[in-house]
Amino acid sequence: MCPGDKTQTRRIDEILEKVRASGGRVTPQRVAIIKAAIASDHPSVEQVYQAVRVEFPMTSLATVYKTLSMLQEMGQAVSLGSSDDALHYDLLTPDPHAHALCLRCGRVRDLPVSTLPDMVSEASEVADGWRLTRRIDFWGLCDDCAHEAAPAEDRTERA
Amino acid sequence: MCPGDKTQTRRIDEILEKVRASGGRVTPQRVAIIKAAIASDHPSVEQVYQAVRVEFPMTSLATVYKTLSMLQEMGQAVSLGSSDDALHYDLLTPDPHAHALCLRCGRVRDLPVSTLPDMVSEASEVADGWRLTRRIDFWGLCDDCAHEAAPAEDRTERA
DNA sequence: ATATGTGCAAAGAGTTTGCATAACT
DNA sequence: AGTTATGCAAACTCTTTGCACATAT
Repeated sequence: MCPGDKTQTRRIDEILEKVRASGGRVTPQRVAIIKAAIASDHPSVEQVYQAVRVEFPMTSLATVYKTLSMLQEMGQAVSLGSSDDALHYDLLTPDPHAHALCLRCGRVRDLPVSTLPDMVSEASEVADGWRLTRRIDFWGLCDDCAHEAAPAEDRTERA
Repeated sequence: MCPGDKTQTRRIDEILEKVRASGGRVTPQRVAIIKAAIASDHPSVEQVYQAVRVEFPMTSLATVYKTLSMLQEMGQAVSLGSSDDALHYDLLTPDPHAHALCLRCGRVRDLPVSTLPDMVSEASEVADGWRLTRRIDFWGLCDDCAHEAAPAEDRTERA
């Protein structure tokens, strides 16, 4: 049992509830997809697919795409482009927040930046009428890639 | 003659110089591609292609891809994913900086946020070993889309 | 002269879609 | 029962690649 499991379970139930409330059906595939997407951190569609196939080998990739896309339209998921050319999904925290994206391996993680509202305010001042949300993507190298890439020199400045 | 033309001309020369310095050749196609990419603001590959074709109808899309990709590898261009599923390029400012990306139409623009270093520092504190660059993408709605989308209510919070 | 770049068309990767079948409510 | 979801395969979009021909240096 890992820390966060209870939060995850609650979130799964919450999503299933929203699916029902919007007239959608709760199928085993959808449950498995939602579970898998929440269990791994900002997984790509392919990663969700692979995880689901362990339990339900008959699940199709198309269904994974359709389900995640539906959740995004319901406001229960956020899709993020990544440097690995794959769509990643965040089902745990659908409201706009900060992410870190690895330029090298495509990994994505949340960034609990407490000053996020201030950052958006400051950016809005020079945005000429653009209405910025609190979704901010910070690009860089994840801990693993940072070690492999440039132990000494900081060549990420041009990344 | 528009403001910024001199800056653009200088930047074009600078890039051509770097191409030569790295053993590359300066072809009419490359000049046209670089000019077009700098003249329009964070254009997609397709937009560069269309602009180039006005002057050089024989230029191929593959060459546009190859040229922009080469410039990115040389550190003279930055590619950005966008909500329109197309690669956009920034040739004017290759060093990491802040962008604003429109969730609706895919437009991209620079954001001259003076406190960018502070933002990255703060985000780094909660990034567990990730090495963040100064490339930050702010998501929102551009001025045009902001007007069309939600004059009254702010439904961008979930975007 | 020779290495490098271009254009075309084909191949790739990721994502979406149409439709017959299956299954939730 | 009747609507909704699934799975398969085909289609689509964006991007990359191979190779013969052209061209910058």
